[in-house]
Amino acid sequence: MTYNDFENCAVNITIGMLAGKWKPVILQHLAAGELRFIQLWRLLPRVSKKVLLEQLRQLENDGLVQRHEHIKFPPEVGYALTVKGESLIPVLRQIDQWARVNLGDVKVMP
Amino acid sequence: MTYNDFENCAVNITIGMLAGKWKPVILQHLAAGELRFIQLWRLLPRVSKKVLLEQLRQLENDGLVQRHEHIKFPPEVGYALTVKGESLIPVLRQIDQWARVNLGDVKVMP
DNA sequence: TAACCAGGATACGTTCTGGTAACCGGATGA
DNA sequence: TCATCCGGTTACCAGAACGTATCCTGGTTA
Repeated sequence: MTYNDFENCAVNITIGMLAGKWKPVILQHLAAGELRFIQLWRLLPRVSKKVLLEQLRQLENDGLVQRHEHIKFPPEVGYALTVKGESLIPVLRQIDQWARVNLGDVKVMP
Repeated sequence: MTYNDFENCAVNITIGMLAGKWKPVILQHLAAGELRFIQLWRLLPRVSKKVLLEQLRQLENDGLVQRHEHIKFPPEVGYALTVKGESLIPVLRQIDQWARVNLGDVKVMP
């Protein structure tokens, strides 16, 4: 087992999938169920549409989130966790538990 | 519970502590015991001293790693996990487990 | 007619991250 | 005398990440 290569380090790859500034927050919101783009955007008032979109696209490319486009007007697009994305939630929850114990006064998962 | 703020999201903070390109690899190596700087550097042949040092300093600032300086010549400095750092290893291991199941053909923790 | 809606695209600028290369101190061995 | 050792610093640079502002579509509403 050599993980002297960061590219082949499974932990590194996974962390990389979560390392976007808003990704953990997005995943935790979607854990409660599908949300439309505009809903997510309103929940995260300090992120621009462009950045939110970038984060969602990356999560989509990594197979954690899926996009549902409903042909309507005005447009309506839902984002939801994939099975893979849902399987990551317990991991996030463990990270949250760790933080609860080891970090100071920080807000945590519900 | 509002984690609409990425700064207050425990998961985000923790991911941020792990998000350096070489940090998971470093932590996993140190999980086996203290290593001297040069040993670590030789294990990670593709990283420069400068970058390795940056990663170690950040891990140190986050309280995951501690530096032991032995006054000698040539210099001798050891890096080891702190208690907090060790407590993170099971979390990394769970991330690794997740990756083993959900990612393709990727090298994993020992 | 004009403003507005949701979801996005685009241009542009700044900051952060990682990378290279050269250098240092001062004991030791050839 | 000179290179070598280890841990570290410095200057400099490229690219990624993140941010702001503006624009678009094409139905609906005022």
